[in-house]
Amino acid sequence: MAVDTLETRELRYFVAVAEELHFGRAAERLGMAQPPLSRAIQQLERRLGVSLLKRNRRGVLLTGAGEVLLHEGRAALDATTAAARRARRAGGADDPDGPRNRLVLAVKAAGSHELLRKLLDAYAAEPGAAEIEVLPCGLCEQEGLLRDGRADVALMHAPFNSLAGFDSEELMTEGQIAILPAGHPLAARKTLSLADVGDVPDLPLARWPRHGVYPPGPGPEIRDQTQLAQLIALGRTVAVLPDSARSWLWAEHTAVPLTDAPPVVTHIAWPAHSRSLALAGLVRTATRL
Amino acid sequence: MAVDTLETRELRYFVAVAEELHFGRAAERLGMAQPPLSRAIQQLERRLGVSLLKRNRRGVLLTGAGEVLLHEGRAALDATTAAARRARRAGGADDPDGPRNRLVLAVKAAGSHELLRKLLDAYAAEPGAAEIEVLPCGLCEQEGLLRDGRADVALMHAPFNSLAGFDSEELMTEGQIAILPAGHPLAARKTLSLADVGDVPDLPLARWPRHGVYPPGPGPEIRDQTQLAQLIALGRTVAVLPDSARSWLWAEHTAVPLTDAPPVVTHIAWPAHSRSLALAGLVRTATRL
DNA sequence: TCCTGTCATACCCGACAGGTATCACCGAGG
DNA sequence: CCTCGGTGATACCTGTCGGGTATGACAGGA
Repeated sequence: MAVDTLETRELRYFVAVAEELHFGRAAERLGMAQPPLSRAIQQLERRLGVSLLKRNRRGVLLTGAGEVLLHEGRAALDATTAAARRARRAGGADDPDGPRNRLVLAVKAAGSHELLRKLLDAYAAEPGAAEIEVLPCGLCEQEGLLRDGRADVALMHAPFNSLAGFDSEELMTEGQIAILPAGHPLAARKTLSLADVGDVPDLPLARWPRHGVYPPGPGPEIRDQTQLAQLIALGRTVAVLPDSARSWLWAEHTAVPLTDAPPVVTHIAWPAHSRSLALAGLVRTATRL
Repeated sequence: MAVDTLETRELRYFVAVAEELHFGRAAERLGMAQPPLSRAIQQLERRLGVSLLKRNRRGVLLTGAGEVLLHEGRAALDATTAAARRARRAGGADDPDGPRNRLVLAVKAAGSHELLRKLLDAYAAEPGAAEIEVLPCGLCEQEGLLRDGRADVALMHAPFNSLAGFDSEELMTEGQIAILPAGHPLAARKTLSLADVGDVPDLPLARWPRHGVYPPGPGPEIRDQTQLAQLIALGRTVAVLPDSARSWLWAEHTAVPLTDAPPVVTHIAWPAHSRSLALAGLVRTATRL
């Protein structure tokens, strides 16, 4: 095989080992025995002509080349499964030709509900509109869903989501608000600054996962919006959220505008170089809202 | 194998058949016999559960799903070979750890020579600068070079290059000029409009390939800058180019500014989500020029 | 020192990728 | 109408290699 041609299988194996940093666990994850995995990685290193792992007697470490291959390999694996998924979706229909008119739209579960409703309504009214499957997802998952083909298009929120590597159009800009327990002294203020809410000893800022990990801090770790709403109502935490979060406020909540929080920009984003007509129509509808 | 896992080999085979639309020729291009190729494609269609090709007795045609898989598959293959190439480059050095300090910079052969020189000089003066390998390329090749890992970073020129799918920073904006034979009547004008140069019967606009194909038109097909310079000097054609093309004008040439041509913006672009420190340093230097 | 946990090596086997030969089909000519 | 050329599909064989089991080599901790 050519020296710069990798098989998907080899990449899968290497990524597993690089993530586990342990041949045994990686083999288990891959559903195979450890020796053939060791051999496959050795063959890979030989073919590439570089050492990817430093075998220490206590597990393994990545070399510089290994870091690069882990990073680029993940992207390549995503692109490969995206190709399979999108091809399958395009041809899942009964009729032999003409791509299946269906789009998977990834949206943050509790984000921009108003906008989403308007978009779906407006697009459904278009002649020849495709069927839109709405895929609710966690807080920062849209990027992964687009990359590995589980979704075709997503609503993203800068600066929380990264738009790098995607095409996108800006849809909406909104300010941010602090959501406080109604009885808290700060809730009486007309406006607040980030410094005000970030520095309240009895009301630590809630934290939610960014790209899978929680940022450090004293506040509670949040998994979903209901949990957050409850903790705020109980006077245990405060949250900074886009203005559209007002739509789900409880009676025990008070929203106060933040003067110096960065604005949140909602984009519609899709894989660069997409050629789907249905997608183009959806984007056109979205930008005209 | 999982239903949405494709092997690189399968993708290579399918892309070859989809491009040739002919099993025999595709097999020849792949260096194998036709029957195993037919079988591999059939297995692929069975596993994906979709029909990718319509077998007509006179060759084959792509189905909708086939079109999608061709497009996404090319991207996936590019990402895979990019992973291999970049890993190889990162570890090519003798020392076992630390990524190899080397970047491949793709530049359009005759484009922005001034800017390139300034960039290379400024970056070389930085402490701990990586070695920069300059990879000269054709007019629209930068995108492919970045995508398949032959280059790490590129100088691109909007609106000629598409920045979709890359991260980039703007470096320079310049107007465009018409380059005419010195003796031509239009060469006496102070300024020109696109309509002026696009509609001269005795001086058809030169054409060069965009993404591999020449746009239609009466003008001569250009392959390199020397050829273009000669044809202009001979009074056979006129060209519209960025202002920096003045640096290679001949005595027989006259440059006239265009009032209504879109400005050309030079960007430095790199694959989204790159994590190379050397690249970050180069970009920082470039934006400070 | 032994024991434990790690990755590498040795060896075997079955699956499957790929080759050759051939078929089935259809369109173009005579 | 028949034949012929050119297409992709089928049948069948073979060698390679991916994967399994058993075991080795080696370092660190008790």
